[in-house]
Amino acid sequence: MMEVELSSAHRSQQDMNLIDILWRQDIDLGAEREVFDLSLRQKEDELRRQRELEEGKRLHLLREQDKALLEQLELDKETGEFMPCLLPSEPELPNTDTAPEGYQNTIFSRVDGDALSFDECMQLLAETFPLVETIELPHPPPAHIMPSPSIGNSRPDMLTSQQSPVAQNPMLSALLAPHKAPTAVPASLDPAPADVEQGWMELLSLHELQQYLKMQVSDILDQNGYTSTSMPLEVQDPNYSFYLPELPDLVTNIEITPPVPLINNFKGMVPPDNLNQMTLKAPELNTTYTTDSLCKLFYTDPSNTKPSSPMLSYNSNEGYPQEEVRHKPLEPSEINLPQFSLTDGHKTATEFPDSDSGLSMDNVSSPKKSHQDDSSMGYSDSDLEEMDSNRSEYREMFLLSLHGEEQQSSPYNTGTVSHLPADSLPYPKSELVEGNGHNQRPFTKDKPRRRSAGCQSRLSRDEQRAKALGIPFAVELIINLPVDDFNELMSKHQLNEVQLFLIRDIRRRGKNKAAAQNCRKRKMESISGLEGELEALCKKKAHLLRESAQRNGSLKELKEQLGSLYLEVFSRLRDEEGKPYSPSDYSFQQTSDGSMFLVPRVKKTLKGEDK
DNA sequence: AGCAGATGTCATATT
DNA sequence: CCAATATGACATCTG
Repeated sequence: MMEVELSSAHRSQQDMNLIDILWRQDIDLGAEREVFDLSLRQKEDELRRQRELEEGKRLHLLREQDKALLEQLELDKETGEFMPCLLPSEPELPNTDTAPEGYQNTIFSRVDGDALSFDECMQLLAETFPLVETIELPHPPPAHIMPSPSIGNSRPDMLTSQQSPVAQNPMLSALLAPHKAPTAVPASLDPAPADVEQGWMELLSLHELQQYLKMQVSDILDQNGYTSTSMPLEVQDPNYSFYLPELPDLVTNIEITPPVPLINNFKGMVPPDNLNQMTLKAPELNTTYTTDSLCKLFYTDPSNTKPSSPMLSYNSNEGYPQEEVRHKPLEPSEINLPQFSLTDGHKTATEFPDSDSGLSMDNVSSPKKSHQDDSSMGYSDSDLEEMDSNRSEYREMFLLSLHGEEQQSSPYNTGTVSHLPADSLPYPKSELVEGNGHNQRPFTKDKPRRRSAGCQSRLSRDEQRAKALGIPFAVELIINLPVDDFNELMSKHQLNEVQLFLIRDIRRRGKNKAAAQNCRKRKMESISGLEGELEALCKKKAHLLRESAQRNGSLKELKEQLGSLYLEVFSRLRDEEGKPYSPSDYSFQQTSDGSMFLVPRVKKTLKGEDK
């Protein structure tokens, strides 16, 4: 089977290598080299192991209880609840906690099959994901991230991965297994792996979808009561197998993984300690978790539906999560592939350049390394960079999602949401944003993506998302179709809620994008118009000023002429005695009838004084 | 590293 | 009142 059983030594070596590689990747995260120092890591690992052992003992009883309880439970397809069942108890697998390498904990207890259904499930998994390599934690958590014994911190969300109840939720199912719907996945869908991956990344980045997933998961958890379990993954790890038995039943519908992304998100959110624990405890299932798990999550193959191992191979805090995330997107590409090429983990990794997820194992082990490898495979530097950026983007995205889960999940957990028609679906973005101040920019997460998107001129993010969900319409069509035609189109095709939601979101965003472009265009036109107007007015002003100056000049000239004429007239006037009148003593006055009189100024002044 | 412009998206106002 | 559109604000990307 997919047993990821690698010799502990082998794993440790791999882990170390991975860690080393990852370190480079995470440098930008602020991680210091010391953190990755081999000796330090070894010491840390030892400490971690000890802690784990201690913890394992402490939790052993608790696990036992849980196991017993879970073993008794069977997922009811209809209700989505876990019902008591008579499944044979499965032997407890060796506790991986004791694994030599703390981060190797990922190797998990093996579920050898308790219930037949479980066996079948495992078989299917094996077939589907021949797999593979253990998902080894990339590297031991940095000292500062050392796992904390605290169990209480465990996040309920994490459980979801194991519980695959997600299938119950239509939304999740749809999202997870879009390809199932004939209409959903156009034959043309087999985009290059990179495209698909990006599409998935974009899709995952969708705040709304994330919210849905969150809600779904939380709902499921609530229903199952698992969420309530505050147990850390570690505790559960050993028992994960127990959860599995149920999977077979769910197979047709279920994708356990949905939580994965969410889980990944925890990276950022969850205290390093918890993360470590999580990674450590991941059940074997995880083996495929990387790409495969994601694929499963999103692309449930009817035939294969094997629940991907819920493995949350929570790869360490370091870069792995990102990588895993990246893998997810890749998986979709596989969908197109007739057969899941998962059989060969390496192969898959190679096939999907982006699949550098930590899980992908050896070659994938280190992001950077994988990148290089990928590059060798024909990927340009830009592509590689893109990948990196995507990774970081994912990280951010997941962080956000985490926030969302933690803080926002509750509001949407109503559970009814999932059942709401696409139309009625709340716009999580805005609402969530409001609800969660920090989440405020769900899309900010996306934005980082843009970088990558920018690099890839091929498809827009919405196009990628649409492709990822197997939406059989062109984005342009979705956006530009008249309302009536659009509604008609939607009604003609059977689309699941997630698809409808995405389509409407794409349409909304597309419309708004166009509106924004028009608005800016108009604004620019307005500005340019105003600028032209301003220029004309300036010209007019200058012209008027020139005219004014000219007229002033003319007026001045006329005044001068008039003055000289006035003086000339005075000079020709003579009084009775033949003496000339002085202009200073007399002035001309004209009457209404046009006749002119010579008025003495003195007299005039005197008159004024009299007044 | 910092800046300015372009762009996408959201929230809200307007039509 | 609702849906579509317009727009301001914000964040990010890009050169």
